[in-house]
Amino acid sequence: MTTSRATSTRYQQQHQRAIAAAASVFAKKGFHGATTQDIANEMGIQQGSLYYYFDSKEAALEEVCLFALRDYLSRMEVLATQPGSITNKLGKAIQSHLASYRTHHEAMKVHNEQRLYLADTRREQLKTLGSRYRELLEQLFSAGVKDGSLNPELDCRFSARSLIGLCNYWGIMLLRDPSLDIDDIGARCLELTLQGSLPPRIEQHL
Amino acid sequence: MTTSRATSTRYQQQHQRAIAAAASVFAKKGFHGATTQDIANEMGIQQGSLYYYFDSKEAALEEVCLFALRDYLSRMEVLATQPGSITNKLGKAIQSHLASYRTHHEAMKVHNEQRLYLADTRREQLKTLGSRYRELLEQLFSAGVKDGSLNPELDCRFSARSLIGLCNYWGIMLLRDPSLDIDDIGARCLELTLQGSLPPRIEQHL
DNA sequence: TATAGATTCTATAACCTTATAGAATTTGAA
DNA sequence: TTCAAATTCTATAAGGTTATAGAATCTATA
Repeated sequence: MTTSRATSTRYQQQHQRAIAAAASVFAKKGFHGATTQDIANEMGIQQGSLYYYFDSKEAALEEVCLFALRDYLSRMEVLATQPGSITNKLGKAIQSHLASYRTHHEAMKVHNEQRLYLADTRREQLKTLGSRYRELLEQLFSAGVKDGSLNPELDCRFSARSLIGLCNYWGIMLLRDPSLDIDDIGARCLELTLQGSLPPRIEQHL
Repeated sequence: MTTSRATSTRYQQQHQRAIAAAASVFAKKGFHGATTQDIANEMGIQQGSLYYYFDSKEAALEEVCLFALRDYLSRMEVLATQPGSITNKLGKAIQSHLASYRTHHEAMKVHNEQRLYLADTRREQLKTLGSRYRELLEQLFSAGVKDGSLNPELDCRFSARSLIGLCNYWGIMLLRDPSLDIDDIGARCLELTLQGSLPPRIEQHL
């Protein structure tokens, strides 16, 4: 049995390390501000050796973004099919979104802030995954409107996007300030999304 | 009467053009992705001539950010002292925040996305202005809690930051997609901030 | 109009970056 | 152990970038 580059465990492990190193460096310095030397240093290899794992610096950025987005989307795909009330699912979606920032990687931040530096041809897959995520979240809101648990006047497209914007904002804050409590932030995001800021409703829907 | 570099109209005009050109280029390519050549091209001067207006590329970034933030903050300072209900003021604050994105410049985007590439010493003034803005917005929420028009349980610090995150998200969208209607987005942001997504309250506070 | 000062240009020093080629080394199966 | 493939290294081509110096040009006033 042969171990080709494609199936080698060593290759795959190092490839993952390369992605993580790139994510870390891109998150700190930005795509253009980071050098392949920085990434290699982070991995503990020589600059030239990096090209055994990436075709180019831009390919590295694409892989980092894809890595983040695949994980982020797969959590949502699972969530969407699970039973439960809409408000409950929205809470889980928020927690999951924030967890993506805390657990794995700086890759989420890189995806958010650097993906537009990719050439259009390289962004196609990212666009597909991103659209899919927004669609699933929008469907969650739509379902809530349909079953009466959310405001019938709601613009679900706007709501879904706003929630994404809100979670990305707090996700970045979580990265910058490790003292923030992820569950606390998640709970507040949910409350804001559902309740807004006005005094509580007479009949509580929570 | 002498016209020194400091008082020359020509200098001030070109200086403003330089800031605008830098804002445009930084917004498109990012700080590290943009070159001083790009900025000079945008202005229609030679690359070397740019240094008559900026001490360094980094100084240009600082000026762009300051330009954006000063305008953004001054609108808020005016708003805060004006009379009116809290919900009304919040609406105006949102409109003003979004208008900052539409009217002047890509400078807001640059401030949001690129300011962290500045050395700490260069960011001090920006930090001060940013803190002041957050403080004013937070005070708006606090006043609403105090006068009973907002939920007494509200975490005003969280609310103010969330609203900033929301407006920045939609501000970027406004830049990217000129077909979006700024007043419409503003109204929806206000409704989301006040009402959330649950069905309307029995007693309307709007 | 002559001229001092303001503005812009040209040319370049000094450096940094990406990506590649080919050599050296390591690894694992026979 | 041997050797072919996989992995890593070294060295470098080719090009790009910031910032500066000093010359050239423009402008407004005396």
